[in-house]
Amino acid sequence: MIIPPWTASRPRLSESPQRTQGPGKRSEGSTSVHEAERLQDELKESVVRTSAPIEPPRTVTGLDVTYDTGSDRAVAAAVVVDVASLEVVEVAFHRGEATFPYVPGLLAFREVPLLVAAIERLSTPPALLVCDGYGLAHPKRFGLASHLGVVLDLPSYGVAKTAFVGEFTPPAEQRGAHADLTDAGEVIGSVVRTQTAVKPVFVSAGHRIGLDDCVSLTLRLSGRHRIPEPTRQADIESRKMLREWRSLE
DNA sequence: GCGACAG
DNA sequence: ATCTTGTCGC
Repeated sequence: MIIPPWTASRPRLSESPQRTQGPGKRSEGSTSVHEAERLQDELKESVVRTSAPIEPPRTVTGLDVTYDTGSDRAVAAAVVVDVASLEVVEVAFHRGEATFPYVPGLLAFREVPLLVAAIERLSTPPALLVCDGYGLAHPKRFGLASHLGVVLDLPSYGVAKTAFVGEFTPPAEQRGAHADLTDAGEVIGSVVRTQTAVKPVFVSAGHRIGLDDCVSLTLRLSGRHRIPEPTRQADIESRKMLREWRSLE
């Protein structure tokens, strides 16, 4: 298994930026956010963008992280789902502590370490990763899904619940309808209606997968819920595990 | 300068 | 993300 290259320079929580100051606006002294941005610029060069269709995977791995209130304790879950039946095949967890604060645009530095640890505990190697967040639809075109895909060199994409970057015209109300998410003149993702008359989700490619495949997979994986089963189950499982962890302490 | 800002 | 009750609807 690959060792994430940035683990050697984990920023300290004591250097967390305050709500009122954005990344890069802090006075000299700490370099955590700047360091992360530098690593981000370096890693993004490795993203593979493509429009070539992939062979439909038999299973996909959904990922999510649940945080403890107040502290930075967290549980990451990796859930393998069978694409044909939407049944959960395997679940793996990692209980740990987030070592980087939440900073818009730098979510990967907070969640990737936890997610990688959970993925490493799976008995079967993932074929495709589905993340809770964005991939190319990111200010630097390198969101969580892209970052994780590059670090593990696996195909990946993201499904976010709310808007972050880009513009779009709301897709039709029918399930399956979708509209381009554009920014600076390029299509960076798709706003997808996974259920009729339900708020759409934001889909974007992460690494080694085309947007069209991401959209069709998202629809195939969304049984009767807004959120596709892999990440939905990862959310449920990580919450459940955090509850258990709390109860026995 | 001001507001917005994945999870 | 998380803090929170009830409530409307399939």
